[in-house]
Amino acid sequence: MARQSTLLEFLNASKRAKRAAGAGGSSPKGTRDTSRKEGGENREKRGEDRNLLEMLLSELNKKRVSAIIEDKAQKEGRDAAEVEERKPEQKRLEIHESVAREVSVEARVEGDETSKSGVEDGAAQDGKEEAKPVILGKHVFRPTRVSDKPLVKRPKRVLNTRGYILGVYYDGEEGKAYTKIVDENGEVVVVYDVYGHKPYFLTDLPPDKVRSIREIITHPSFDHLETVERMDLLLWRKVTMTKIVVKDPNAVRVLREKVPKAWEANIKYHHNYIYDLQLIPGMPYIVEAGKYKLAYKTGEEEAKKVYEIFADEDEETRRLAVDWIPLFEAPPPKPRMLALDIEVYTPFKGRIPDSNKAAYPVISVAFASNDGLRKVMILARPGLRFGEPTANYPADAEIEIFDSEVALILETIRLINNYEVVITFNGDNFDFPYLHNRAVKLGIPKSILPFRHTRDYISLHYGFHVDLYKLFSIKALQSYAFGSAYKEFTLDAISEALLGEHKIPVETSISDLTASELAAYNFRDAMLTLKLLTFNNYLVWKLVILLMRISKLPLEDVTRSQVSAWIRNLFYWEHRRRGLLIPRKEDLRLLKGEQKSAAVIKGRKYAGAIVLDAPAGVFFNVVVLDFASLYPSIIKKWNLSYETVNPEHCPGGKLVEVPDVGHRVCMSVRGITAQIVGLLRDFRVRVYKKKAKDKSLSEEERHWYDVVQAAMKVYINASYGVFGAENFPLYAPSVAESVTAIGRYTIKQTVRKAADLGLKVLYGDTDSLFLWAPSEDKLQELQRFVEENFGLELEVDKVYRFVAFSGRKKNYIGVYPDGKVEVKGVVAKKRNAPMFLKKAFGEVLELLGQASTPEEFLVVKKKIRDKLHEVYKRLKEKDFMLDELAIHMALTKPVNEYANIPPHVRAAIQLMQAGVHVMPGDVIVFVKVRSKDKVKAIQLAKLHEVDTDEYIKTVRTAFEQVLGAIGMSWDDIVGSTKLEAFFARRF
DNA sequence: GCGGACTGCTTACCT
DNA sequence: ACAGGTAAGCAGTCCGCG
Repeated sequence: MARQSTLLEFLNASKRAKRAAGAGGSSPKGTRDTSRKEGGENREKRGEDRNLLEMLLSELNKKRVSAIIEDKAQKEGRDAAEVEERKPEQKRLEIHESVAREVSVEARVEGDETSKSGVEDGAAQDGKEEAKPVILGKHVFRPTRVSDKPLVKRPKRVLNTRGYILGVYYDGEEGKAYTKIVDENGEVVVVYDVYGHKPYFLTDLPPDKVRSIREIITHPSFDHLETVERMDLLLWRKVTMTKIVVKDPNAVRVLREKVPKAWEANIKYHHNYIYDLQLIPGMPYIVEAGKYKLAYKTGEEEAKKVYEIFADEDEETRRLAVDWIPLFEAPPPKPRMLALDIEVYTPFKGRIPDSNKAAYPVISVAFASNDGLRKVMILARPGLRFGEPTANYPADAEIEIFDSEVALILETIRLINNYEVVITFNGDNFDFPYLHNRAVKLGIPKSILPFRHTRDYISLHYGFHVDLYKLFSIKALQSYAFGSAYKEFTLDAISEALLGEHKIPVETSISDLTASELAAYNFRDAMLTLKLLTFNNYLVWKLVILLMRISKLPLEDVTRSQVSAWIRNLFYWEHRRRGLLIPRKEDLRLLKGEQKSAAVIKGRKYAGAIVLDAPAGVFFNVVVLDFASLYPSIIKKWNLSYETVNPEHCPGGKLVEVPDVGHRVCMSVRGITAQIVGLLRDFRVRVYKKKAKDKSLSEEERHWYDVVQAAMKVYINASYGVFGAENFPLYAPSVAESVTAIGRYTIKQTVRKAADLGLKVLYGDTDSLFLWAPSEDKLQELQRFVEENFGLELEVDKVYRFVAFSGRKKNYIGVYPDGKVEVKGVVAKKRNAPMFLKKAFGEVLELLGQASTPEEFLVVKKKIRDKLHEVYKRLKEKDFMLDELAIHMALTKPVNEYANIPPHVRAAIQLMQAGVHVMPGDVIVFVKVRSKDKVKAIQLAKLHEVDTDEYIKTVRTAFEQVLGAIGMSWDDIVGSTKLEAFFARRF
């Protein structure tokens, strides 16, 4: 069969054809808009860049040919065999009827040189090279020119607008803070500060003392001094502070060292701006003459309702509750969003190209947007073939072939500039730096690039950049918002868990794919990236907006920082609102650092929760009770806050002592963290969990309220932990250990009461109690006891038909009345367990679910015995595939940083020696073999090397966790095998 | 020199 | 860089025994 022609060969042929027809390039117009005003940039430099760019574009327009491929065959219902037969170079070109005018060009197909007719001339008459698509086999090519749309786009600077504040930044050149807003037309605009706000920090030195510090007042950035009053919660009194105002945020870092004590000197300037203006990122605003007004008003009815719901709270808390309503009620913005993903050529298999060097071409860029753009742009290069479109081929996407990498990147820039929100997966560390560095390398002037590099991430001049890798890596989101559905932070794992979709598997290197495979692969990634932010009616986007509103952090910050940064910002903002001095970390450490409990685990700072001993055996009719959000409720009920625990001064003098650890808590004034955590908790329980289920609301509204309660949950669940985290600026060990101590006290007292009532407590962990066949009235009495004595809710969390306990803590199997099985902590369920084990375990669980009475257990036990028998036999006979035996384990750090060399690291070393690149986060897949290393990376192993005995040991430990519970033992099973074998031999 | 007891490191889980 | 508690596998060491 004839050799398939490559893309480049085809493109060159087209060019020759075009030249023959005299359709030359015209002068570019695409640069007209590049001179948009931008604060304070060097004009001359820009002029040079513009000339450079014009030359570049003019050159490109002369040379450039691009094309579109479409899945024409599919549309026309041709079968695969015919497609196979229609090799491009043997086939004729046709006009694509849906786009082009009805012009037959059959004549000019064979032999490109001769093939010219009126089509191109028609285009020339328009003064434009309009797209003239031609079909080539399955693909349609469309020669086009570099478009006229502006390459450089900067947000318009305005003083009056309406829209959502999504960003707050500092412009170093102009020395001003500015907000970035998606306005009501869906365009990004910026509003520069008109308040004359300047960076500052505080000191307790009086102004005259500060004036005597020459280094401060002679500093070029020094502006002036002010005297301000703040409430110091640590001392519980008003303090007079000197505000040292400067012209440049960097000066704060220098000058804070020149005073003995500095306050509020470790706050990023753009955050400080948010606090002082009391801005709420994510909310709609009206801006008039540069001044901000919230564009959402709570209805009187709604305000009244909430005020009544919080009737048991003090007046201040009730007002705060009403103030918070808009955060949860204002509708979210719906900007246009573009997801993009790039693919880069690399001659090295299995290695990610270095984005700093950007040494190899960008070979493909895929786009998917929420306004319907579906596009892949592919670079034609020597040897690149179309191949046949596979099952994954993106039939609905426009596929454009470029013969110039510069043109491809310019088009990418244009598209990035056309959207308000640009979504990537790992764009901060790969796609954007690669595009940037590659563009520079190819001579594209820096000034036209859309990327704005900040210290921590890559932003955009025009729109906002959301890097989903960063977003989904936020631990609190992973566990509290997505229920730990995904365990690895890869596009594939996250998509699988949340969308039920996968990346397209690639056997070889990306660089070896045909154009249609590359298009499919690349496009799928872009599509998954878009979907992750927009699936389920924009669930994740709505969540992000709510997280912004609660934390008061801008979009690009909130999607890139962990929960402690959100909570910190929320507290700082509330401090500023109330005129409170934000405490210094060292003062907190000094006053709140006292720890009275010892951790069970070495290396931890204080004692945590209690886990009751678990029995071994099967128990029917088990009711699981749990304390509704125990720790946040404790924080609220016990008024725990950094200023109320072991206070210097307790106005009102009402102190209570924390059991076990003996810290004293001031109850006569409201603790700030107790109030905020309590309010979020109560809002969630009393208002939004209910609204999320309210059938009188529309589905759209319920969806929104469900996201509202989920966002609150993230904050609530993380609220205790941050006070025990050393890096949290409000770190207060005495607060953290008070929470857990009260938790231990509460559960202990409840267990005691249960025993008094004659209830049988089987097990309990932190905030849960497993009761064996409790009577309804005693159960209610226990709940009443908890409510009356601790002010906490003890809820029925779940009811099991039976629970099989293995005798180990955090390890049991519960079976619901409907036969659904829930497995906790059992090794066979863990991520690293080999597949054959998981499968066998799943089958055993299914059998277990069949038992609904103790009698039925006898039957089930027999079945389980047979099943395990079979597994044992198959292992002995090595009747498994290698990958069924594979153990998966993640590297948490670079291989050379391990003190011990555990098996998975040994396997990783083997891979490195074989030339495979391994990084932290990589999951190493290995099998146990009979060799010196005892393990082998699966890529290097053979089935016959497998160490059967080791696997039998694994199976034994795994199943003993179940067998023990149901009165069986592994030895019985293996024993009977031996017995059987014994008899088999004899008779 | 061998093997069991022990400690520490590591991962994955539970709440 | 939100917390502590539990299980399990394995590396390495100590110590008693012969």
